[in-house]
Amino acid sequence: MQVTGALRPTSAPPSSVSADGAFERECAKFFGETARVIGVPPSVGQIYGLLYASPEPLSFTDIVGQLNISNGSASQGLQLLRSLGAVRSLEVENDRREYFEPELGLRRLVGGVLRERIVPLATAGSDRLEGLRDLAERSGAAKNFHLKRVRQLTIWRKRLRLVLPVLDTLLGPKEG
Amino acid sequence: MQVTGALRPTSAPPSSVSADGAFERECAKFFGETARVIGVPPSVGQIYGLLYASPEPLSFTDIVGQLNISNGSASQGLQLLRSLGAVRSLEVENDRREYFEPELGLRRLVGGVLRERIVPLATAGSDRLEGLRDLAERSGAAKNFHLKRVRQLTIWRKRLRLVLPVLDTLLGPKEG
DNA sequence: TCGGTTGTTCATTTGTTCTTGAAGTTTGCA
DNA sequence: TGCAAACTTCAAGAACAAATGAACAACCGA
Repeated sequence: MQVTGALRPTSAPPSSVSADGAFERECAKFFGETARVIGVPPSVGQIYGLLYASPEPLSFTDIVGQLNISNGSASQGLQLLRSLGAVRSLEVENDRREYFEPELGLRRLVGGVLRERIVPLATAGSDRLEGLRDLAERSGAAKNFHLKRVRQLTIWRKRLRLVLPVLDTLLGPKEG
Repeated sequence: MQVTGALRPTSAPPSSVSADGAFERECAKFFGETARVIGVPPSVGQIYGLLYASPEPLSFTDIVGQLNISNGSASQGLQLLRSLGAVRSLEVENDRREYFEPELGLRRLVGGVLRERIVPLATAGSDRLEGLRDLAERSGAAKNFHLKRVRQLTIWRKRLRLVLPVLDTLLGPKEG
């Protein structure tokens, strides 16, 4: 990817940032705290929040500097965000640094989390269910009851699977 | 609530349990591991799993004994499960002990988690958004951009709120 | 009213997850 | 070729969450 707009040098924060960067900081905090809910580390939420609040793409160094986090956190955090499809990276001509901007489509964001975190779990759970069914077959007096429970688990699974695609369309257009 | 069926004494496990209780243990483990996904402690998932696998309601002491967890864990875990509406407690005549059985309606289960965990969070986030809007108003050159982002956050929130009721109906009947 | 059973509370311990920071790799530039 | 900037990796420590167990309250039957 390629960006044409002038990017300010890392050492000089963009003039378009509010005088004291209060909005950026609060936004990072907000996403940082919200992150926990979907099971991602606070620092990762903060990175997304900072990018979300920034009119211009930010470099690795910008992020480390503005959030006061370690290089390690930033590196790993950005990796996770990439894997979730929550950030995009841009290349700038004659600049070795990688720049980042946030993915803004809610549908894509949620989709990324579902794909990376929920779906694998559902798959693993599937094998697990088979194991339970085997055990139920080997049960004594409770065999029928246990099999009934396994069948119900199967039904739950089906319903939950049904929900995912519906969620997807409910979250609006891929963009925005 | 009142149960009429004969409940075995705590000291003697029900004969209807499979010879070695393998199904019960695996079921507890399964729910214990799944619990993490929705943000509840493993021990709490295990309790639900054990109840789920048990043909008869279980007492506090049964649970502590079969799962090898401390009284404290069991007590707190059962409290959480009650608050989520994931277990019901039964009284037995001439028995001071409290007996527990699992809620089996997927819709109720999910509903409980949404109500106790997601909804409060959404409410708190609402105030948070107002704070962000104020900060955006005070921003300098980036004011318009920041206001745009706040508006988008508002839209996201609306969409997410829309999803909850739909989820509810998608999860089937209140029972089962 | 005494002693045992049922269950709760909470400070402490245990265990897990997150973050850090130092060491290392790659790239570009002088 | 050497040096500095831009990252990455990973072992170790800090921060956080969960489980324990001991002390306590409530109830019940003898």
